[in-house]
Amino acid sequence: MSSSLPSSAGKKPKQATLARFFTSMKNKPTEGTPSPKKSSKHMLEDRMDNVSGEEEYATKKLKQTAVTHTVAAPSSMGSNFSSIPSSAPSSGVADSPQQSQRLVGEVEDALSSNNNDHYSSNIPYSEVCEVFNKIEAISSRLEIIRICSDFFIKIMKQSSKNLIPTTYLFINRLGPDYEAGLELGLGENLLMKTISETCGKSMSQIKLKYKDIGDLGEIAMGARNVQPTMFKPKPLTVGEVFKNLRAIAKTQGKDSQLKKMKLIKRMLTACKGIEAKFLIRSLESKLRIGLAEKTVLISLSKALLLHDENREDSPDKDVPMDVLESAQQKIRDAFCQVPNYEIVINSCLEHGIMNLDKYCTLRPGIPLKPMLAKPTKAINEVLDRFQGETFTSEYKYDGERAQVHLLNDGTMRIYSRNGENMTERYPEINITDFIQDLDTTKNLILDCEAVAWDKDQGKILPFQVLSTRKRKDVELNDVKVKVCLFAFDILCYNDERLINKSLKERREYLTKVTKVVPGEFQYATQITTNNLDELQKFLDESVNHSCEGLMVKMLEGPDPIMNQVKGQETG
DNA sequence: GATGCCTGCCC
DNA sequence: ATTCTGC
DNA sequence: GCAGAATGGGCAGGCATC
Repeated sequence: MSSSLPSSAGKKPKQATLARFFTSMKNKPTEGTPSPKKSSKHMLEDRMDNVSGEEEYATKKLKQTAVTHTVAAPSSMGSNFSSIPSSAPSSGVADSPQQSQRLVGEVEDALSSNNNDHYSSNIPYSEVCEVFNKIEAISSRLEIIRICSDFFIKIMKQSSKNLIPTTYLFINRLGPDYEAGLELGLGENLLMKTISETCGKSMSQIKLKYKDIGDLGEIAMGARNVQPTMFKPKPLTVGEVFKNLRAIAKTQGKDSQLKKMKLIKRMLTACKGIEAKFLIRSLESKLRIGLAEKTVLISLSKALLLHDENREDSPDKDVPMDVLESAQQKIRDAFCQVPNYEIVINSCLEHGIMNLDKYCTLRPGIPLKPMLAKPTKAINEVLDRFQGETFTSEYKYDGERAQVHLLNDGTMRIYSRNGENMTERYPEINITDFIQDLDTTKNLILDCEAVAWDKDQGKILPFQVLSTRKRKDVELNDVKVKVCLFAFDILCYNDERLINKSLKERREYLTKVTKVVPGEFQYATQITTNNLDELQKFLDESVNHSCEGLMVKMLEGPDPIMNQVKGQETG
């Protein structure tokens, strides 16, 4: 697999992540979610910009098909996250399609009734910060996992209620990705202003330091230590910090920035030492300690498993490796299908981690984690990867991922790649227009790409055009850029879970239960071949049709692999 | 009401 | 999305 | 080579300000 072309391209796969929110059916006021953001200015930037610019240019010049190949693990599918190659014991748990969802329902009710009580925790915030501080200095992921799970076990011993707010602090989020209204709405500027006022330093001093050090958390910590405090407020607790963060997120409207600053100042004043550092970093949504969702999830599974064991009888019973691995797999699978820590954790606590697959399963109304592809350099690499397997290729459309849900009550929701509820962005879409038989179709989940569509010319428009669409309070009249959905998968139909079926079967379902409406709802163009020339031709064709390349997927088999072959830009 | 900084979220 | 890093 | 974490470019929209 020589990939040849792009001279400079060194790409490595990585992957990203997660997902974010979904909106709960009941609407709640509020807004988005927190997330990582852009960052600051650092020295690295210049260099990188240049490099990438060069690469792009080179690629264009070469005009060839550069291929990137990617393998993706389907996230929603059973093995989504990292499936360890062979060694996995995979005791496949049979998943019964219908499981008792009662539990989940209960949890959801509890959630929406919400408030606070179940977010309370008396764990000192300083203990969490101590753990963060330790983790920041460690690069070994196994070691990080050990530290996290030890800490989780420790706080569970006091009360298992501590686990949820603590987990959210660890992943630096305020709630499920799909819950709207949880963005902090804070940036480095507002934080600098707050720090400057709290610590009695001038804005320009702070800015200078920031340029120098590049970490507001560090600055806040340093500044506070210098500042003589008249008296110490009482120490912060995890519950308090978490509730305050949510309060900040829910503050909006006129003078909201002042109100947010007030809330921050109060906490900052109560901070001691490293607490200030991590509080500020949390507010920036840049924890930067080399710990993120995947690692927390693994740590949680270990902690919950050990906690379980301890309850039973002997405290320090050793858990066999294969048990641990299968627990991790269960929790990952559950989380892919129901990306909500409260639901997953509470299910574990109530029924045990090994029974998760009976209680935490996908359902219309909750966005599952999407299957992601990994980029590949060359078609050859894809062929190698799939050698011996039957695979199929589809156009990779240049749009926005759209997970379309039809619920029992007839309502529709559209979720983004990160689980954000985008329904109101597409008022012109009515999924029922594309369903073959409305009498027999009660609910379903489709996986599609929403692409900007030129109705007059009947062709695809670039992503950039799609991104100019209005995003909030969109009325039918506001829609100037039309959208066509290109469906490529179905994950659930009438409560039947399809994610463990083969793609071949899922495609059969898809074409059976939906119908094409040209310019509004179409299927992704596909081909099934392992002939290199045909593939190359298909790739060229996709680029000529304004697509970005190909998605290559395994057609059968339980452990789907997906690759993406990148085409080259059309002028 | 217009302008501009800032943030969040898509790729 | 791409780039970087540790294992 | 892989999985996980961190970071980039471009857009609409919120809030502060004039």
